[in-house]
This record gives sequence, structure tokens and C-alpha cells, in this order.
Amino acid sequence: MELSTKYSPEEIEDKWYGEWLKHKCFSSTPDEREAYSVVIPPPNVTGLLHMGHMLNNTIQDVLIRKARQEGKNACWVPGTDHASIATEAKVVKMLREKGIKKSDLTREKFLEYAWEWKEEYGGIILKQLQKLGASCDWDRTAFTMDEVRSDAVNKVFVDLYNKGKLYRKKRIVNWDPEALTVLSNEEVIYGHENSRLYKVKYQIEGTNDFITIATTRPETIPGDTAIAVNPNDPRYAKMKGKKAIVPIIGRVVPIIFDDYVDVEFGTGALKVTPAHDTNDFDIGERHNLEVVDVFNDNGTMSEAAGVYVGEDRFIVRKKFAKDLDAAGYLMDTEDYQNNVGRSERTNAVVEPRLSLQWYVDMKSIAAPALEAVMSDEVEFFPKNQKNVYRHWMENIRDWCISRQLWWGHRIPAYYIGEDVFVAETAEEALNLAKVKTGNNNLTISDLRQDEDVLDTWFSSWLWPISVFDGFNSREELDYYYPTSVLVTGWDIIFLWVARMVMAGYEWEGKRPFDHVYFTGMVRDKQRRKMSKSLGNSPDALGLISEYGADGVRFGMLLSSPAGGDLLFDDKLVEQGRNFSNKIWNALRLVKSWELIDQPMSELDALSVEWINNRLNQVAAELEDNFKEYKLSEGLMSIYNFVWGDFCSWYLEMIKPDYQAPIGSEILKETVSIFTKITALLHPFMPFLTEEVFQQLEDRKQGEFCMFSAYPKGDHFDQKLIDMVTMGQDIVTNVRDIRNKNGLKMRDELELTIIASSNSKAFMNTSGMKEFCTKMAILSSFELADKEGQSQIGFITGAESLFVKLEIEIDVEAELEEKQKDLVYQQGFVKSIQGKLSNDKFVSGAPAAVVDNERKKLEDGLERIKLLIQDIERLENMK
RNA sequence: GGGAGAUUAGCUCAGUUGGUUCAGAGCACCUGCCUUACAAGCAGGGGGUCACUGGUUCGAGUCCAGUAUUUCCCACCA
Repeated sequence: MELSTKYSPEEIEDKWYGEWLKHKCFSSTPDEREAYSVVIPPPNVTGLLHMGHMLNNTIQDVLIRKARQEGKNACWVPGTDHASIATEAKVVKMLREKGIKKSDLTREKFLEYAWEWKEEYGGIILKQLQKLGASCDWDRTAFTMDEVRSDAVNKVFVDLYNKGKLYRKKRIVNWDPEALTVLSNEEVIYGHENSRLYKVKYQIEGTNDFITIATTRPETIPGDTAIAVNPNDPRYAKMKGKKAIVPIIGRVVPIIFDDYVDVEFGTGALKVTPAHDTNDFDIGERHNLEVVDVFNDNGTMSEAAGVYVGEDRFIVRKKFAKDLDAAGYLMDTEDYQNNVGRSERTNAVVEPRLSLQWYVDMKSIAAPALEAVMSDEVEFFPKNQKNVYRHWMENIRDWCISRQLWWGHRIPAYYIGEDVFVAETAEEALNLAKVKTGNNNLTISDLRQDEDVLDTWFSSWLWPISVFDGFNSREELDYYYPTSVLVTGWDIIFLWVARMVMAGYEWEGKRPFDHVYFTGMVRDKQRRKMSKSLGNSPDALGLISEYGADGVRFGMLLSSPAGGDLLFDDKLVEQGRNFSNKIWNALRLVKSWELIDQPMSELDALSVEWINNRLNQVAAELEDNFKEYKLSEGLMSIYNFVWGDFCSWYLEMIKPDYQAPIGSEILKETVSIFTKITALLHPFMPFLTEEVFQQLEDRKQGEFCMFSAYPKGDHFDQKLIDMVTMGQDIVTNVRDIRNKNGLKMRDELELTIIASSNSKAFMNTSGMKEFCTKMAILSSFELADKEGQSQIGFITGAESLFVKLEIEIDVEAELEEKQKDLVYQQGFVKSIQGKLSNDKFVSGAPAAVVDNERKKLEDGLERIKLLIQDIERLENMK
């Protein structure tokens, strides 16, 4: 069959993915082999494949495929996250577009819609991952809200409660007025925003004096229940025991003294609104202040505000400020930049709000998780994330886990009046209630289940355990847990990674994973984050169909050094596609030859030995790279090896003359090395390598590149490699001479290299003469006296070689180049001589270093000698 | 306010314990080629005071201090 000159990935990718699935190549069950397990960071059910996923999952696939080739029992567990708030927001929006309001629906009806939505969109991203080549064990696909995972959530909630590590408390929380739910601290994103600082004066009761405060939020003034000043501030000492009148509202509030107030800031006087600020709330507690909540849950003014009831807080801010101004209370306003917290999901400005919520006592479970990371029991790549982790863990705050949503795990807490019963099922809760109350006539309908659901991360943090049904059975967990590596972005180090480590120690007494590899964020060339509004996020699937999955994988990996941000550029993906094509054409070449029964030549033998040694060398480098998760460096060394060593040198070395057949033996060796290359490259570019692997030889049914043993970095002969490098240097020099003198590669020219007499070892290497002759297209290459007729000389290592050409050369240009080189070499030698004549160096530096310098000096002097000879020779030619 | 990192070629980045295996890679660039696998290609080439200043050392891209620029994280003062 004739192969096209261009590699066309489309059919090949679908074909092999289908074959792999058909042969259950990705599936894993516990056996006697070593396990290598990875759990996918479950993408949101509403998600579509984007660049971050592509990077993340390509890396996981590379690691999994390599482990599989190494003979490990590789298990990559896929799944999706119900993404409570994000999904609920999308469903609400979808319903709204249909003209249905969430508030008009029952909980049950809403959940019906949500499940429908999940069924429709929930699996899309997994299908898209298959396009990328992800070798997940699809039979294991899990969902954070399926039965097994929900069961785990309930068990854990009950367990924590029974251990006293769970509590319910009323305090100031982060309220999302759009999603109408509380958020954890980690779900609030702070950013600097421009606002205004208003200075407002409050009359002192019974006097004509005023006290001026500064605030960015005049709309909260109706909720003021005190004015606070610092007890050490002399300006306000006389205010002791006085009261102030809240402007417009008319409420009389005490002037209190509290250390919290910063004397330097604003006017040194602070209005206190306990319902709408964490610090104010604390002050309120200390001074027994009244709490007046002036907002409704959706951010509009409440009845308690008494003004602008039902209007939005930001509109009221302006209106109320205007009123203050009109009434003469607004002293001044100035531009001000402050840090505003917004909801991660809805982008609404978060409102501090007093409310009753469930919390996990984090301090009680954090210690082993901190220790594990600091001692590298859980090892972070790159390491510097350890500091970030430590800082968060050492200052950890309790985790607010209840959410006022419907889509999620409903909290397994049941109430009778003020009593709470926490149990996995209503029946169990009922039993608890009967025992507690002694009332055996209670029925399920007397119980009122908590209306709230749990934070979506409350199921995710159990993921490495729950995907193996670990809260129910030991069988799989004992084999696959701890998982080998977690690959995720550093942006969810607190939301997810840290909590998984805590859960791992809390319920398994063991780390959830050996390693964590943090990927960077995908950005565009200008380092901007990928975002829909900027329109700088490429269409992931579009890229795959344009460049092939392997091309995209190559591009992603190459641009992504371990842990650094990925600056996405189409160019790199194009490079990946070109690389695919390069390999494809190497295949075409190898398949195009006619066979002839013929032993290997000396050059063939040298070529094979050299390329095998180089491959071992590359494999060794790769092993080091993998140990540190430097995938981009590893891929780059394969790229250079395949393109440079294999294609540009090896294939040219063994290539028969035009239309001549190739020896069976050398072809066999060539197919063997090419096969090893497909194995080496397979984790990075699985489709192409599988196709090439299958094309190279007839394979048995069910024999796949994806199961080829991964080449080990065995020992390699550095001397041989160096020798060939020297030959390459000669060839390159000759080619350069041709180029500079306007000679084409194919020009039939009498070209002779005459090597100096000190090149014996090199010249005596079997096949080396043929190598140089063939690759540099020389008519002869001999060992002879260099004096005489040669025209151009060059030096490689401490060897000097001369090329005899039958053309005129630019003697002046040659001379100039040599003289420049001479100056450099002389400077070099001088610096070494300086070192060696320095007693402190000779006595202070290690012997090996000194010896090395002596050797360098020797070589340098030899080169200078040769250069001077060459310069003289050129001078004579003038 | 607290903390962590970064600064090496036009761009993106390597550079492990201080010593030409140290000044590298890929891309970009320049020159010449439709050479019988590949123009998504082939051959060759140029390019950097390693941010700045000082220090330690026989020797500093590498260690220390300071300066500048910059990225990020945490906290949050109204």
C-alpha cells in the first residue's frame, strides 16, 4: 500500500482508540503486579474540554502509559464532579431561559431538571478526553453524586460528627447574594477594585459636636449600632460615655473604645455594623452591641434597614450617599482602592452575613497532613508549593461546608425541634431520636432533615478513597491506595489537594498519593489567562482535528516545564504536527526499500552500534527527567534524538544508493531500533507510534505498541558516541566549506580529506572512513601528510584536518577566521596558565580539577600549534 | 501588612553539589537548496557583560548582602 507523504491523524486516531477499547487495553483489576494508580481530577459535569484539561490529562496519560509499558498494573480512574454551585447556577439559568423560576419549583422538581441536565451534558467531557487519547479505565467511571460516592459522604459526615469534629454555629459568613448561599473562604476571590471612601459625620447626642467616620459602604449605615475609637487616641478621649446619632436613621448608638481601631486610618473613628463585617461582629460581641441586618439574602435592603427597602445595595450606596450629602452629613469623599471579594462561581460581590452553618473543625485533622507534606511523605513537584501549603495549614480556619443549594449531597442531619440527630439514614436518625427522647412513638415524619447540601469539595476530598469504594470494602483500596501521583493545577491546592491529604490521614491513616505534580495555568502568549471574554482560548477539539491529538499533546507538553505556567502558542502544536509527519516519512522511507540478502557493511555495523548507544543514553536521560516530572525536557530529548540522530544521521548513514535494495540484516536492525523509538515515544504520542509500530512489522492480533516494554536507560559507550560526534563534526565542517564556497551538495567535485597523523585512533575506528566519505560526499578520505596541496584546514578537538578542493577559495576570509580563533585560543590558554601558576589553585583545588586543567592546557597548546601552521600555510597561498 | 519565587540569546525556558561536559535547547532569524522519505522539508550559519552593585573564593550564571524590575500566594484597616 502506498503511504501518503503527509501523516493524516484522523482515521488513525479513531482506529487505534477503538482497537484499544476493543481489547480492553485500559482496564485494570488487582493482581500480583505492582500497582500504578492515578485518579483523575474530576471535571465538572457541565464542563467542556479546555486547554487546562488538555494539559492536565495529557500529563496523566503520559505517566499512566509509561507505567503500563514498564509492566506495572496501571489504573487511571476517570469520573466527573457534580460541582454543586456551578451546576446549580447553570441549571437555574437554563430554566430561566425557559421561563421557569427556581423559586416556583419544589426541590424534587428542580432536582429532576438537574439530573436531566447531568445526563445530557455530564459525559461530554469524558468523550472529549478520549479524543485526546486518554487511557482511562472507563468501566470505573465514577460520579461524585452516584450511590457509592454519596454513601461515602454520609459515612464521613456522621463519623466526623460523632468524633466531635463537626459543629454548627452562627457567625459571619461569606454570602453569595446571587446564588443565595454561603461560600467557604476558598471560594471567595479577592481583587483590587476602585471605590470611594466616604467621610460622614455623626452628631454627638445632646450637643452640637460631631464625630466623623470613614466608610466605603454608606449603605450599611442603617445597620450601625456603635461608633468605635481607639482608647489611646487623645482626640476622642472626651467622648467617653457619650452617644452618637446615626444620620438620617436617627438611631442613638454608643461611642465605644476598642483597640481594634487604627488611629492612623481615615479619621480614627469607625462605624460599627456587626451584621455586615467580621471585625465589626467581633467588636459587637465584645461590647454587647445590637445586631441589625439591613440586607435581604439577595443583597437588597431589608425591612430592618428602614430605607430603600427592596432596592439593591449598590444602588442604595449612591442614593444614601446623596441623601447624606443633601442633609449635610457627608463631609468629603475620595477615590479609594480596596480589596473586594467576589464569588468564584457567580462573580457576585460577597456580602458578609450572619448565619448558622455547619463547619469542620480543621485544626483537629490538619496536623498529620501538614507533617506528611513537610517530610516529603507526600512529595510535591515543584517543591516550592510546600511553602504555600504550610502557610495555609498552619493558619487553617474552619471549613464551612453547608450550602443553601439543592444540587448536592443533602446534609444527613435531622431535627426535632432544637435537637439534632446525625445519621446515615433517616431510619437511623429516628432510632437515635427515640433513644434520646425516650419517645417510641416518633416516626420519620417527625424528623425534619437539614435543607442544605454539602460543599462540592466535601465529596471531592474523599475521591482517592471513594473511587475504590474504600468506605465500604478493602479489596481494591488495599491494592490501589495510596495512588501514585496526583496531577492538578496549583490553583486548587487548598480547595482540593490539602483536603484530600487530610481525608487520607483521617480515614485511612495514610497519604492519598505519593506525589503531587502541580501543573501551571494555561495562558496565552502575552501571559494572559485564557478566558472566554478575551476570546484567547483556543477550541481544544478544533486543535485536535487540525493538528492531530499527538500534535496537540506534543505542543502542550513541550511548552510546559514542570510547574511553570504554560504559554500556549499554536506554533508548538504545529511543531508537534511536523514531528508526526517527520516520523511518518521515516516510516515511508524504511518501508520503501527492496530487500536483498546481504551482510552488514562496516558502516552499517558502526551505525547500528552508535544509534543503539545513543538510544540508551537518551533513555537514561529520560528516566532522570521522569523522576522529576520534567516531561517537557524528556520529550525534547526524544525529539532531538529522533529528528537529529535517527532521521538526519542514522537513516542517511544506512540508506542505500538510489533505487538500490537494502541488506536484510541492516533493515532488520533498523526496524528494531525504530520499534524501540515507538516504544520510547508512545506515552507522549500514542496514536502515531501505535500506527508506526503496526506498520513496521506484521503484528500478532492484540499486540500493541502501548504494551511494548519501555526502553531502559542501560549503559552506553560514551567513547563510541564521542567518536561519532567527531566524525559528525568533520562532516559538518566539510558541508560548511561547501556552503561558503558556493558548492552544492550534489556537485561532482574532487573532494579529499587528509587527516593529520595524530588522528589514528579516529581513522582506525571501523566504518569511520566510510562514514565521513558517505556523509560528506568525499571522493576520498585518507591518512596522509598534511603538508602540501590542501587548501582549507579545520580543527576538531585536537585534530586538524584539511580539505583539498579543486576550486578557488577566499584566502583572506579564511585567514581572518583562523586569526580570530587564534586570539581566542591564546586567551583561553593564558587563563589556564594563570590558574596553574597560582599556588593557591594548585594546592587548594581538588586534584581532579587541576589535572583537568592541565589536560585542557595541553589540548589548547596543540590547537594553537595547529592554528599557527594553518595560518602560515594560508599566508603562503596569498 | 506578611510570605514565596523570578530576572540567562529576539521569544519561551534548561543550567543538580562553585572549576569549558558552562554559557545551552527549542522556536524565531540569516544564507543556500524542489538533493531520489519528508518544503509540515534539507544543509549551513550568526546571536547573550547570565538584571544591577558589592562581598566570599585561587575561581561565581551558580554562594552571601543590598538595589531595581516583576509574578504569585496569604491576610485584610473601616
